[in-house]
Amino acid sequence: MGATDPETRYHHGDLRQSLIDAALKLIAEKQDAKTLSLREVARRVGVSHAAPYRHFADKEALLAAVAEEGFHILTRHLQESMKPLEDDPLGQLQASGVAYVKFAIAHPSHYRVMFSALQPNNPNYPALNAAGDEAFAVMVGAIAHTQTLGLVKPGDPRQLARITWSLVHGLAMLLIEGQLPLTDSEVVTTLAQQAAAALVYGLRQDIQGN
Amino acid sequence: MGATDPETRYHHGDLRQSLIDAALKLIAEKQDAKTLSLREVARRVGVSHAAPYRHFADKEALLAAVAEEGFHILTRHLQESMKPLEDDPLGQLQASGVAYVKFAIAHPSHYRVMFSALQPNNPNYPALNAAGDEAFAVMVGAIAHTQTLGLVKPGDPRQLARITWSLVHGLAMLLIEGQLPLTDSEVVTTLAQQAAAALVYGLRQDIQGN
DNA sequence: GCCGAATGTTGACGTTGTAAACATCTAATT
DNA sequence: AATTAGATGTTTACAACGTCAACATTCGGC
Repeated sequence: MGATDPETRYHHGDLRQSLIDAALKLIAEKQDAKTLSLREVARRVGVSHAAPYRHFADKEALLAAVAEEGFHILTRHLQESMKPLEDDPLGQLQASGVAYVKFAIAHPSHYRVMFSALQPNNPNYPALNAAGDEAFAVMVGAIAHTQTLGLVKPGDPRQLARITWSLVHGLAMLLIEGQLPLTDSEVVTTLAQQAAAALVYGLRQDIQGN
Repeated sequence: MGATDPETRYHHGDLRQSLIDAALKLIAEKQDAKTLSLREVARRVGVSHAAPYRHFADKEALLAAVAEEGFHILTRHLQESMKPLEDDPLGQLQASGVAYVKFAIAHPSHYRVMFSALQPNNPNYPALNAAGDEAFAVMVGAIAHTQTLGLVKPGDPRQLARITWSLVHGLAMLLIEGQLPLTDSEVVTTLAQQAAAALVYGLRQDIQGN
């Protein structure tokens, strides 16, 4: 029947994306990604408990899709944070670090799914891996840029990016897990800026050690 | 009956610790902490599936005990890494960072339970929180020590410790999650040393910014 | 208009976490 | 040494879950 009401149609129309959205909302409502129930997601969307299996091989595949979407959003945030500072590469590097942490704090559940719900480099999810690489590439590019201007010591930019990533990722994780006091957003920004500044100074090329 | 064979006794004798050990082994065998089944732990220990409830309120409480044990081990590792460098506080700081990452790599499953299996600061697990604080205190102490000698810029040592912790925690997480290439242990140590060195330089007090 | 493929539903199975009722052992008091 | 209360372990039961197989409905191309 041609009823336009999506609630009563046999075919949903865009079930795949609806499942991803519902999963994300449910994870955000509870604080926990691992207690997410596939049946509850289906219920929320108004579909039978087995319907998701037409779009995802299993529960993990749905989480992978959620994570992939998160990496795309993160990439966009990083890029936008760097835009207004195109004449200040070191500032760009620091700004992207702050933007990274801010993304994690703004979307903690999404961030958790991205990093602690499933192990990476899983060949079953090439799109997820590509999305993660894409975000990482933004950092590598920012560092490489500072290097060409002699602002940061030479060396494989990916190696330096790994260190940078470790710092912001660790900060983000500890913050959203509540291991660090997260009072107001100003304090967080300050902490992120301090951390980024410390690392940027440590990576300068005019220092003697290493 | 007084049979000395622990296998056939009605009372296990030390079931609580046996459950913790078995849980840890099972988590290590699979790579996954969240697929751990309480019933499987009980099976492994040779006890009925409801027996664990005499020692732990629920599955989460068992994981909390596993995590607590991990923090005690981590604290010991950190302290021992610093011992041979008592006349070199900056070296101690760097060494403890490397030791931190090495612990995580040596016991990835344990580390995962410690940080991503349950949310911290949960008042239900005061012993777990205390164990975490204990490990954090080692870092704070190391930083405070460098500050009293004027090797690191002044300021709340806990704030600087948070930044340091973020770096090592992020590095550890990315390494054990496979997000960073973990070829051999030398490469890892080098990366950890570079990261620690960069941060230590960034935290020096003779730099101008921040 | 027909028909195969895509999409959704129903029912089933084994596993899990957890509670309740029951059984057995340990230890302290007498 | 016998009793007995509490600690510890077992059995049974239930609802929820992930997933599969069989079936129903709808869509798109011929």
